[in-house]
Amino acid sequence: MRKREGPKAIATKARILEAALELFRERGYEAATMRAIAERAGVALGNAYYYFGSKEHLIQAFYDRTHVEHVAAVGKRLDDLKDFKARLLLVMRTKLETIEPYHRFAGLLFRSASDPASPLNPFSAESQPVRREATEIFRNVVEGSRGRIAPELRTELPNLLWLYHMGVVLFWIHDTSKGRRRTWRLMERSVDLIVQLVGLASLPLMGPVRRAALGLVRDLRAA
Amino acid sequence: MRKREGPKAIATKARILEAALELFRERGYEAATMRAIAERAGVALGNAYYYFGSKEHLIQAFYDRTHVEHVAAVGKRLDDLKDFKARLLLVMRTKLETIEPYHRFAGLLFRSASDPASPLNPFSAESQPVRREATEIFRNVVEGSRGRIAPELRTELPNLLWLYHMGVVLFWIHDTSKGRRRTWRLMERSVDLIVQLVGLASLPLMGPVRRAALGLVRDLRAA
DNA sequence: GTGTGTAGTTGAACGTGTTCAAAAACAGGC
DNA sequence: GCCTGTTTTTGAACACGTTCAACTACACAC
Repeated sequence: MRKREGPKAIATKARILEAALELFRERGYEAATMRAIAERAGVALGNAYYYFGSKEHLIQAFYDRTHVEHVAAVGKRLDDLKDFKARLLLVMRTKLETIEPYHRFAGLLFRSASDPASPLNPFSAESQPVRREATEIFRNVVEGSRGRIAPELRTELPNLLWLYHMGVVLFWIHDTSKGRRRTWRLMERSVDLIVQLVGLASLPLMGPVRRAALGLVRDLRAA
Repeated sequence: MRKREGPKAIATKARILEAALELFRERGYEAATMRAIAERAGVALGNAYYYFGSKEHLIQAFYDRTHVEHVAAVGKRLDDLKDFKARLLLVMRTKLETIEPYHRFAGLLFRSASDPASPLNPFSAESQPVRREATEIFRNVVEGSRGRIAPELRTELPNLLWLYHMGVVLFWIHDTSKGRRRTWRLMERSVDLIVQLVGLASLPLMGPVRRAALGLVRDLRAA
């Protein structure tokens, strides 16, 4: 009960994960029971737990998956854009497109996502790797942007954008409008606002406020 | 199966709720099973469901309870303060003090709180009454404040403050530091920042940004 | 008092996620 | 080919939240 790395093990694990993601997509989270997942994977119930400590670990895997898809979908398209707003818009749009197929399932994702005890919680230790990687995209967005952005801001902004993007996803989950129109609208308007605010915050006059805000954010992150 | 209002019914319902809140406080949410709650209330398992449609409805009751306690704790103390910052600080401090005894239990509160399908979700229709009432406190905070606050801001600010306060509570839930020090620190710093921002946003120069921000917020609320 | 309908209560039963002791499959030395 | 230890797999069992058909207590008409 240590290894889980033999060729057979890897294959079994993959089968279970595929079965799970299929069922999540087809039926949503609740209806995709561990028994159904095991059955579709052609495996006994207990076996699923041998590879995934809990149902929530399956979600963690979903997390990883969509993140990888997101990165792939963004690909090299960022290289052509130098404008901060255009870059941020690209990343956010691509994000929404990537996760769209999983909308039915995602509700429960966030149920556990905000449980502090859950490994799925985006702030938990267990999801730090994904969080780091996800922040990486936004660091890329910021670093490739020309135009005035206060230097202190440049270091913290990626984290803020990640947080912002989590907020948009949270809204997306609740959004039942056709084609997720409301989320798109919200996203576009909020990107607009962010760009304005970043511009403002980069004015020399704003030193004190900027410092207060950044101090707060660092506090938050030290969690 | 319609009434639930006879004297006996009211007493039973109260017994169940008290038992639940006691167990939540003593053992946290998970350990307080419906069976344990029913047993402590001296009632059969099914009876608990006669009065509370689900375990989450018991949380809704907890919500109401702490809100009432919060309002009572604030009491008339707001009347003596005219400064926006002082008023906001009072309300936030009192909030943290009110909910402190329930910290162990509150984790799970927020687990369901962010499940879009849950009645407990603060954005759901079912919790609208509590939300309205909770916003009322912040409306009071704003209205009783002298000093420059842009008029358009005054109407929307209470909602924003409510949202802000939910954020602080979310942080509080995750906070395991002694005496919840980190939350207190964060709260005080963020109140400071908010006061600065409100001041800034009220400058005539900020018209466009203010409009963009307020438009966004109204979008958000139209959910 | 007896009957009748509603309010209130019961606990067995269901399906869920999860655990675990035992069985099976496998790997590698002899 | 067998033995031995480890990895992988099994399925029965557990505790949970929830449902529901049946039961009891009660109020009120007659």
